[in-house]
Amino acid sequence: MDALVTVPRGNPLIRKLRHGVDLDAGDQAILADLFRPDRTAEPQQDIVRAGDPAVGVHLVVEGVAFRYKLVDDGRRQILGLLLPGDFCDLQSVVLGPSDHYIAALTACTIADVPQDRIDALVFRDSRLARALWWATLVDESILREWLANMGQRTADRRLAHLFCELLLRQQIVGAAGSHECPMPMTQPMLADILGITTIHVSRILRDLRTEGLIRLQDRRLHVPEVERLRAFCDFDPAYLHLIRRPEGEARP
Amino acid sequence: MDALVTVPRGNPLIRKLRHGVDLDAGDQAILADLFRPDRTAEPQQDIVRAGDPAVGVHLVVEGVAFRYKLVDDGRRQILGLLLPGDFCDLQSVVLGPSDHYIAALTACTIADVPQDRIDALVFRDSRLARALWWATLVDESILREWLANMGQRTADRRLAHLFCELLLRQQIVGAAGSHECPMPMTQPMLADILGITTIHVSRILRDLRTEGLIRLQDRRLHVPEVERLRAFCDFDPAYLHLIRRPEGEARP
DNA sequence: CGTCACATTGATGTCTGTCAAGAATCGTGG
DNA sequence: CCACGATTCTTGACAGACATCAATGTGACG
Repeated sequence: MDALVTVPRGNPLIRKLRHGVDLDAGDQAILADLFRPDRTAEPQQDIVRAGDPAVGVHLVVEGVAFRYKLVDDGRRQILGLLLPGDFCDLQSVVLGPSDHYIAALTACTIADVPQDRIDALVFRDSRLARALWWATLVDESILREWLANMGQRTADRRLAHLFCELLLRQQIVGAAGSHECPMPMTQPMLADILGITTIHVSRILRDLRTEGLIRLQDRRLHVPEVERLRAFCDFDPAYLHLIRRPEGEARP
Repeated sequence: MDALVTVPRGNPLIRKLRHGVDLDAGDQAILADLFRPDRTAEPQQDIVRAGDPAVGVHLVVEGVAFRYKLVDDGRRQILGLLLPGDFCDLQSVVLGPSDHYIAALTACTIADVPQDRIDALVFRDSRLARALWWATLVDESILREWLANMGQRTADRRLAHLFCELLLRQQIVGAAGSHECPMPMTQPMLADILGITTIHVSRILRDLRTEGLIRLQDRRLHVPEVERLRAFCDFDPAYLHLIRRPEGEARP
């Protein structure tokens, strides 16, 4: 394929954004420049803390991170998963200090993007502005789906739905095969995502396993029959807004 | 106070956005111009349907509307409440056709804003772009809080939390007093917001009532002791991002 | 005045939480 | 290399939250 592209083909940020908007070589160069690791974060280490002054924006380069809130007596709700190419706190540019936490789930490498840098993209460059808008709007869309998931599905289908999303989102950024992907969450974490207890997660996983819907091995999720899992939880990927765009072409 | 302001003081869109960004008279005039009723919608009537081509953006001028998704066998999850001054589908500018529905809850008047009009604001005028960003980011923040609410709280606290938000958000746009506000939702709707059954809503309302935490009368919610209700559900309004900005001052 | 949606209450069942106890896994240090 | 503690994972028994089924009452509206 097109050998003139100077930007790494595998850059997850670019791969992701190209699902939403067209990016020319210049755009891609700017994004590739943002996507440079500045530091690392160990599992469970906070990357953004609620209330911290917003000094800039953080971008997941490698690894998986997650948003969470603490409620009442210390119960934790995980609000989203951040994969490579996802912005942690783009909203802080406008909203100021975050109202929730972000922590590393696996060991992560993080890019720190200064405020003014983002500001320039968002409020001056209209094509990249559109790309960043697109990314936050997809995040919001995912959040809506999670809410519907939480409100209307039983715990087993909720977990199946999460697994479907996990598989697909990692495929988008090139981190998964067609039938399997990394699944770095422990059962206590799955519990905090789904709003149930660890014990119940364990029971549900057993059931999904004995049904032959999934297999977990070495922190990887295997889905022998993707269509069966999809049907089980009524997964519809529309909310991820992936207008399929063939890998090769970027219309400048 | 300042008598030179030509834009209606009570314009909910402007009132809301001024919590997030400074708007000069010119900005306010542009927003006031957007905020013109083009049509009405009866209760339960869809304003935006999932999959409809995005022809423009809709803005609630009067009344209350709500987002929802249909899951599986027809179960409905309500994903958000839209009050006067809220955009229904700002995201469609970037994302294209919506992935969920929006319908009127009470009789609404709606402003239809053409695509190119929004496009001009979002991608060319940086101060109003910031204002619209702010609005969608607050929407996203509310969504996160709803998710945490759903995942971690029992149904009675969930409902109390919803009532706290309803009271405060309506105060922001000038639609509520200090201890009471409109509460147009029926019990089946509350059920679809909270992810529980109508029957359970009825029982919880009875309990909150006998506890003296709330009173419902004529589709209005009365909260005799706001602090007690707030403490009951651990409501923290930070997620609404209301940096208090005194009514009188707009720094141009 | 009948209809229909909304609201209320009781009896019963299912999903999920809590409590309790082991077993398996993993990183760490001796 | 093995021992150790600390998580994680698993299973069982029981309890609580919420759903389902059923019946009745209420109010708006044609």
